[in-house]
Amino acid sequence: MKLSQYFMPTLRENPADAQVPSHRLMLRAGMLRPVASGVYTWLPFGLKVREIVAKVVREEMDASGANEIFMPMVQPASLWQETGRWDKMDAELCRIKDRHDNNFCLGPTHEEVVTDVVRKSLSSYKQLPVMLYQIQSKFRDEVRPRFGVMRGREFMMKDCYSFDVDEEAAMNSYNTMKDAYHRIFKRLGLDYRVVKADSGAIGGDLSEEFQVIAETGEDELVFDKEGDYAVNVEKHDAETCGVPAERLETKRGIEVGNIFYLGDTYSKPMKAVVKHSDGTERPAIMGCYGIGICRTVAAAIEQNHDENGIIWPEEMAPYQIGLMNLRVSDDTCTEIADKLYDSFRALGFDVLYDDRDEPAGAKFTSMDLVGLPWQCTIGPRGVKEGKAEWKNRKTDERFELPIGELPDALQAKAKAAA
RNA sequence: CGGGGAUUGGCGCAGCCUGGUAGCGCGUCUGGUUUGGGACCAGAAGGUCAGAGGUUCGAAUCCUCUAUUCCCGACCA
Repeated sequence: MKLSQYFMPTLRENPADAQVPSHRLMLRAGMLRPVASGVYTWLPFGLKVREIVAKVVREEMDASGANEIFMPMVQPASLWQETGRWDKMDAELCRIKDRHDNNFCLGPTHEEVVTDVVRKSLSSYKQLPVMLYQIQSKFRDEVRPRFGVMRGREFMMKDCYSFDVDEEAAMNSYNTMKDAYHRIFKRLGLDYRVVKADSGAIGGDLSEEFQVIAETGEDELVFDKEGDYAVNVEKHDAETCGVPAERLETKRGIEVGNIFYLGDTYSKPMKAVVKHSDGTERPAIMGCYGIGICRTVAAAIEQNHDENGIIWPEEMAPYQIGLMNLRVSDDTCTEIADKLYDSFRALGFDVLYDDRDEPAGAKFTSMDLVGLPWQCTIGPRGVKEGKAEWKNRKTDERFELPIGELPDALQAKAKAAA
């Protein structure tokens, strides 16, 4: 992508309203613009990152045997009355009326809708298991939206629901999802922990959270440095955890994913039942599994940034290479940079090409801000010697290579792709 | 929902206490000089000071209400 043709309005100064790093940097890097409290427009650069997260999530969901569907954001009150949540939930559930004065809500989650879909096509235990997921907008009228997209009111979420014949099968689905979640967050290159959690308003009795470690996290976690023990600090009990105090560590985390074993909390009241081999009719046993797509993007920035800007983990980087032509008015520089742009792309890389007629300093500063893993600089100084200058954003390692040659790390990638 | 801030050109801010022609930096536009970490010179455009009401000869400034927004807490995925 040529920067001269890209709508990526970067900000030189910090917006006054943005306090946490991810919010600040997403605004400054031209990823995001506020529309209302907790409601945002995603600009091309931000959207591209979000799509990468969604793609990884989608691939791992599909690989786990889940099927993608797409449910409506607008949902009839009648379904929510079946489970009692229409009355139980407070103002967080945004209720609306249509022209006929019928009650609807904006979906804060989709248990009711998905259970309704499944029950209508379900009759025999032989049809199970069923696992359905979607990637879609949710609306929760938060008491206090904050930290940009970390706690927005409208946000993109992957939500998956499993229906099984009995508890044992449901636990299988649960564990399948848990494995998928591990693969997702590993692929995204994030430092995270899995912690036991309360299942809250969703119901059910087993639940774990995937928490990305970051100083600005809303949750405080206690975990064993050497073992698996990890809980939210509210649930931590030093007496019963069985881990010596010196091995325990406390860090803050951002909840990016959660998995719930639901049992028949929804299937029973909504009569999502199947006939078993013994002739009895019993509710399907459910689980639900969420990943906050927007929040994952923000969490990645919280975890990976410095005073100059974002530092994207390899896998999440919207472009692997940021190419800079320092002297657009110099025909040789421009010719070389144009050629490199084409050849990098031909090798399978996504390239952000700063071809604007701007001072060199502006280019360096904004390239650091947007945080692409590799920067390749073409300027009169290097061109004289046939060299391009490379910089690794994360390590700040800088070196020169003959024009057209790739750093080892990228060369390996190009080969792997070919 | 309780508490505390904020609201003045696109962005960041000053002016308010002590009422008297709305300012600065950045950005934008024009022209020129430049060109390796947001360069320099000259010129220009752009604001009914969040809204409504009140006090006053006169309100960005004082008073009241409203809206929006941010932060802390409670709550929450």
